[in-house]
Amino acid sequence: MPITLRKVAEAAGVSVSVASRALNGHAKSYRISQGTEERVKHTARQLGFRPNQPARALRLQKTGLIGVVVPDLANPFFASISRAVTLAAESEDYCVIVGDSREDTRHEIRLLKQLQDRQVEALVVCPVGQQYRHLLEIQQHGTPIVLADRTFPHVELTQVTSQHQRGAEKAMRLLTSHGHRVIGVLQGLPGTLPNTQRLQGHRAGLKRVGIAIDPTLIAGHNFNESSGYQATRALLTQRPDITALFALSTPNAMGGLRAAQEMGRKVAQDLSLIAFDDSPYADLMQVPLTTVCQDVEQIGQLAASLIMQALPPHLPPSITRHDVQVRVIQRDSITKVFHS
Amino acid sequence: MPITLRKVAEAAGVSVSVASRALNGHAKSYRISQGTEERVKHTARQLGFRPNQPARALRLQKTGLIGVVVPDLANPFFASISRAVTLAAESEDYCVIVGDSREDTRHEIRLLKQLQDRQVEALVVCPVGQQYRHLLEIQQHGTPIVLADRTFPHVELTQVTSQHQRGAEKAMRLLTSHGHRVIGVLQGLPGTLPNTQRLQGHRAGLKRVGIAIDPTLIAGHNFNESSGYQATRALLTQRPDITALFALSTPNAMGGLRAAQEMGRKVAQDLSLIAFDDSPYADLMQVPLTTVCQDVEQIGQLAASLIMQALPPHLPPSITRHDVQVRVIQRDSITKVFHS
DNA sequence: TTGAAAGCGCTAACAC
DNA sequence: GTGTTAGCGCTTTCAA
Repeated sequence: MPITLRKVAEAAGVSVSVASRALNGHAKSYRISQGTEERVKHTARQLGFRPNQPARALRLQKTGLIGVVVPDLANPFFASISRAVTLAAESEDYCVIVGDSREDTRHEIRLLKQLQDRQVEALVVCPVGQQYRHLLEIQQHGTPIVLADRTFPHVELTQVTSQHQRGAEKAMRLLTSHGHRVIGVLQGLPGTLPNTQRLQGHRAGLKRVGIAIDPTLIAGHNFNESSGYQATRALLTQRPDITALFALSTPNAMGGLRAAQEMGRKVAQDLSLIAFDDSPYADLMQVPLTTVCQDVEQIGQLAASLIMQALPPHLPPSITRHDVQVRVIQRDSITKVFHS
Repeated sequence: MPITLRKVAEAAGVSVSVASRALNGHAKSYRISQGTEERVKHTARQLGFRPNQPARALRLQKTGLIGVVVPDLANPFFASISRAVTLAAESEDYCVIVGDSREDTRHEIRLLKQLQDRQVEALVVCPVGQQYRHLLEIQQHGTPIVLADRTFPHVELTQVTSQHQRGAEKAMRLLTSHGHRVIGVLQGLPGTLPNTQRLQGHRAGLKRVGIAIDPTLIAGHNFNESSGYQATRALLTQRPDITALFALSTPNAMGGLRAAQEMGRKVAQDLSLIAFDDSPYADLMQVPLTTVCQDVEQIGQLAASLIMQALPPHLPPSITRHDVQVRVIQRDSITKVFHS
C-alpha cells in the first residue's frame, strides 16, 4: 500500500538505484541524464512518495534522532529546556524523543536504555541528580551527552547549570544586609547539585557576617510546592523567631507563601521571602517576589547548541562545564528588621 | 563494534533465528530446549546485547513511536498535555517524538510530514487551529490522530477540548450579576475554536441580560501576554467606561494586570477581571484571580488514552468529540458596581 | 549513464 | 529443536 522507492522506480521505468540517486540529489555525481532525473522526481511527487526513515536509518546507520530526558516535562523550567533542544534539532532536520523520568533515577535509567536502543545520536539529560554512573557509561559507549541543571561536579561530562552558589550567596547578602539573622531555608531535593550548592552559598553568605549554620532552620525534601508548604509550616511552628525565608525553588516559595498566609504571617511585613529561580509572574504575586533569577533560556540554548555541535560526523568536542549567570531581581518581598 | 544478534548467536553457538526466538520469548512456541534458551539469554546479557530498534521497526513494520505536535512546548498547558501522552506511552513501551510548531501552520505541516516519514503509529496534535485539511489527510492515510484544545467543530476527527462556550457564559453571568455592563474582552488567536467559542459564550451571556455586542470592546490578537497587555492599554484608553475585563487566557490576564497597574487602575476596586484558564498560582496573585478553570489534566489524560486505544492492532475507534468540563473558581478579582 | 546485487539488523515462514 | 532463507525499504559499491 505505501509508496516505496521500488514503485517509483517502476513507474518511472528505471532501477531503484537510479531512483534513489535522482531523489537524493546525487544526479550530478552519478551523471544521471537530465531527463531521467526529472522523470523520477516527477513520478515520485505524483505518487506522493515519502522515504521510509527507519529503513534509511538502518542503511545509513543514522537515525536523525536526539533524546531528551527530564524529571518533569510539565515543569516550566524543564519544558523550556526541552523546547530549546527541540527547536535547535528541528532546524537541522533532527527529531527529538522526550522522556519523563518522574524524578526517579531507576526510571531515568530505563528511559535512557530505550533511547539508546532506538539509536539516538545524542542525548540531553536533566538527570534526577543523585546518581551519574549510567550517564558516564553512555558517554563511554560513544553517544554524545550533555547534562543540564542537576549536574555533577568533578564528573567528566559536558554540563550546563546555573551559578547556584553565587546566587545563594547574593540572596543571603541581601537578607543579612536587611538585618535578618534567623533565616529559614526551604530546600529542594537533597543530594542534587542545585540544592547542595545553594546550601553552600547560604552557609558562605551567613559565615561572612558571622552567623553559624543552624540545621533546625533547614527543612524540605523536594523542589515542589508541597515540600515548600510543609517545610514552612514546620519551620514557622518550631522557630517562631524566623524573620526571613530563603526558598530554593519557585514552587517551594509558593508553598511557603500559602503556608505563611495560613499561619497569619504577612509576607514582607512579618516575614521576608526570597526565592531561587524566577517565575514569569513573580512581579504580579500578592507581594512582588524578590528572586535570584536563573537564565533558563540561556541554559536551554547552551545545552542545545552543545549537543548539536557534538553530533556526528563532527568530532566529539572536549568536555566542558558551563555555569550560567544568575541575577538578583529586587522586588518587594524583603523588608528591614531592626534589632532591639 | 555494536553487539548484534548475529554475534550473540555465534557466541552461543546457535543460528540467529534461534537466538531471536529465545530472546523474544518465543522459546515455548518454537520448542527451543531449555538449555539453549538459557545459554542464549546468558550470552546476550554477558555481551550486553541490545536489539537495534530501527531494524526491528523495519522488519515488523512497527516503530513503537507516537508523535506529538504542539504550538509551544514551553507553555505549561501544552507541556502538560505532552507529558500526559509521554507518560501513557512510556507505560506501554512506546516513545514520543515531540514537535513544536511555533504557532505556525506551515511549520506544523512540515513537522507532521516528518513524523509520518518516521512512521509514527499515531499522533496527538494541538494544532495551530486555523487549518485542518492536512490533519484530515493524515487520518485518511490511516494514521490514528487525536486533536486537543484547538479543535474544529464539524470536522470528522477525534478531538478533545474544553467547554469554552459554557465557561465563557458562566464568566459573563458572574460579571453581569455583579452589575458590570461595559466589559472589555482580551481575545486570543482569532479563528481558533477556543477563541471563537469563548466569544460566542461572551455574546450569549450578554444577550441573556439584554446587552448587545460592541466590537470596540474586543481587542487582542493572540493568547500570549503581550497581546493581553496591548489590548488592555488600547481598551482602557479608548473606553474609560469599562468596569470589567474578560481575558481569554491566563497570559492575556497577566498582560492585562500589568497594563492596568501602569494605567493606575487597581484590579478589583477600579476594574474587575476574570480569566479563562486557571494558573496554579492564580490564588497567590496580587489580587487572587477569579477564573474559569480548564481541566488540563483531564484533557491530557483523555487525549492520551484515546490515542493509546487507537494504536494498531486495535481497531480504529469511532470518531468522538469530547468537551471537558470547566468550572468557575471565585476569588477576589471581581467586585460589584452600582449604577447611579 | 544505468543496473544488479549486497547488506544494514532483525524476524518469521518453511524446511529438516 | 534448529537452521536456512527471504525480505522489510533503502543506499551504494561494483560492473557494464
